[in-house]
Amino acid sequence: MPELPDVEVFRRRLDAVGLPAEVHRVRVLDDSLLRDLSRQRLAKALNGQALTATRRHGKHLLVAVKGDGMLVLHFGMTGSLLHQTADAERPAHTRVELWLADGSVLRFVDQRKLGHLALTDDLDSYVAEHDLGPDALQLSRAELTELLHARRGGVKSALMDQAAIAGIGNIYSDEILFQARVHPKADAAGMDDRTCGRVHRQLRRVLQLAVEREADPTRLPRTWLLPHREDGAPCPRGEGTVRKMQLGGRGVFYCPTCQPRP
DNA sequence: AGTACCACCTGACGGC
DNA sequence: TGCCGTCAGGTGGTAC
Repeated sequence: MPELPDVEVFRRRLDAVGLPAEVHRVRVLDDSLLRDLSRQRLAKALNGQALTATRRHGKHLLVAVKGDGMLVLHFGMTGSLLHQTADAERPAHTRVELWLADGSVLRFVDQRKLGHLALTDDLDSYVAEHDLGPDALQLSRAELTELLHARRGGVKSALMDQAAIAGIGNIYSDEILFQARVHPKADAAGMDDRTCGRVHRQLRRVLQLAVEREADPTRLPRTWLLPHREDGAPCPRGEGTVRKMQLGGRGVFYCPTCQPRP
């Protein structure tokens, strides 16, 4: 699930709790998301402390903790963040809970346990340590063009490379390229300025609209590729047929008619 | 530098 | 019904 739009939805959900919000107690139901962070360190960092502000960089959500430091949430493939009342039933696969002073609870749910939690001092050092590129929505057209021209290899790989651009994954890279009518394997460096401009425009449009619709696939336009990710499905533009190919072991969907090989 | 492949996890689905 | 392979919106390590 979680690419930039999903994580932005989680961020807004956390903001809507009403910050600052005091953490009454941390409850870890499954250690595996903590990785090298101990329960004790997490509890010490959060118990009795207030969450004061949220930031998002790419697919990472960072929450400032009063005093110092930030809590980092990464959602892997199946992670999500919920804010629930005390009497709400705990969803399956809930891994960590932050019980707040007002009696409500933030729940980190992650079926496949590929997400993780971490602590860091500040956003900039976290971004540097983890070699993350600029956030996808912060990139200007000129910056994106320069970045694409500096790469060897295909444009989809470039869009998905978190060290180049942070926030775009398999689903939304397919959508951006479908909307921009660019073949996923088009040579990034060989794309002319007009084409790069189209990718930039669609990158912003796709991600922003997805955020507006709360990254809910059922609320996204039927004309998008996203609801038609099936080999042989009719292209939602009406002409071609959606095809599936492999790239680095992942399924890539595109329309050969709309997105011809250059 | 880019790409392929495996590993980390769990669950859903289709075929037999 | 049960078993098995495959696949899933991510990422890190490794090898070419």
